[in-house]
Amino acid sequence: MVRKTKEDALETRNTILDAAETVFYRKGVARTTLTDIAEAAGVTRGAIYWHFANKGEVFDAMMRRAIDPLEAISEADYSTSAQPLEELRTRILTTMERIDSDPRYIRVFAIAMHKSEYVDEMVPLVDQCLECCDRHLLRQEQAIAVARQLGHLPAKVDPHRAALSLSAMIDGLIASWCLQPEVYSLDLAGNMIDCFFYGMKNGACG
Amino acid sequence: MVRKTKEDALETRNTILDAAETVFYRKGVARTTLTDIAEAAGVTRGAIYWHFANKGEVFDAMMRRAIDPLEAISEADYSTSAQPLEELRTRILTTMERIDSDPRYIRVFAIAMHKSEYVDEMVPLVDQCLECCDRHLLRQEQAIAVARQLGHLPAKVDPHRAALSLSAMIDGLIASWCLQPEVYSLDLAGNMIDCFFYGMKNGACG
DNA sequence: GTAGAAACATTCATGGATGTATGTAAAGTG
DNA sequence: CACTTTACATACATCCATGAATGTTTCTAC
Repeated sequence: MVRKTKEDALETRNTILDAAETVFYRKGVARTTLTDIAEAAGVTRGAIYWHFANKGEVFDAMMRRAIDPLEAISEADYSTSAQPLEELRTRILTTMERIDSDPRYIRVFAIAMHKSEYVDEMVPLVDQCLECCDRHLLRQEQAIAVARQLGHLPAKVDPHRAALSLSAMIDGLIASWCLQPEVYSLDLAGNMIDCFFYGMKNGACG
Repeated sequence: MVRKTKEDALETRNTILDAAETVFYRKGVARTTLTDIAEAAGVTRGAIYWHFANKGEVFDAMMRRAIDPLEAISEADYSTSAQPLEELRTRILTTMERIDSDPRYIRVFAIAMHKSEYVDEMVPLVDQCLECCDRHLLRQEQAIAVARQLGHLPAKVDPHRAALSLSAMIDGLIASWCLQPEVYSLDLAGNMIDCFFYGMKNGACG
């Protein structure tokens, strides 16, 4: 059945991406064939090839659709912040709350982190997802640097190293979260960050 | 050229696993064909099919060869330890030093974490690798519980939750480490753990 | 109301990966 | 010294995913 209007076509496109999400999550990206996605979406491979050049582009579009709206939250400038660490903590937890609120995010992150292989043409695609985390978490360095200047942190703290640690912590938490959504919670994330910040403030870091 | 003795055959087997490591790391598990591995090893697919039933078994054997010797380090019983936290810290860092000492470990961990898809028949295989980390890091719960009993930690610390956090931290660190070996260092790992322990001791956790 | 383009469906040709079956040389066994 | 088994190499048949080519329907523009 041929969809005619622009809106109908866009709906078909979204249906295909929805199907890609569920099938990628179930079978992994590599083992998923365009036939699988087509069947799950209730269309033929022809429809997919009309909207996308190949599986890579389907993956890319699926990622972008999920990640782009998440990007906005991570926009921040801590240079004039009075309480940079508190603000950073809030912002991290807000982002994670957002992820938690929509199962779609867990699925997409799980696909990116555990159900796709970081090689060849997938590298730039997964990188986009990782860069999102990266950009968000690189602000940490700024926040920590500002906090140090304000005297909220001891001088010996190295913002770059501290941000790397924090970044790895969050990455690990999200990765574990995606594997076992029922085990990890937002509450735990807050605790981890608090512990780390407390240690930093009292000179256990750097 | 046919290898005759048992030792020769074992050498061939190891050559195949060596080749699998490098090719898996370069192309990812899914895109790697047995022909690729055979060419890299300087044998034919026939040799591989003699030693292994399929690609999955090659992957499994490669993992076991790398992980099994690592398992020994993580054996520990903290129930009678006088300084469980210090011992735990030392043991974690020793394991990571071991990983750091041999590039093979970085490669294998990178394959397991970033160059393979956690689906279908790969699930039990990768699980073996993850369970290794898990077993090692589940001892953390015991160590933390003992430390609490000894009064080294406040009573409000929940050993299970604390171990989950620590586990996620280490996982994230190793994952980041595998992606960017030049950025992350053992030194940083020690710092992270110190920060977390310091926060825990002073009631920022739980 | 007719031509063209959009939005798909269907069909076809191709390659390449897998598993198996068979061939073969050397080593072990009695 | 026969023969059997090990440890591979070579050859073959099958399947299946891809991409392109072509067919079909509906809307849109003039």
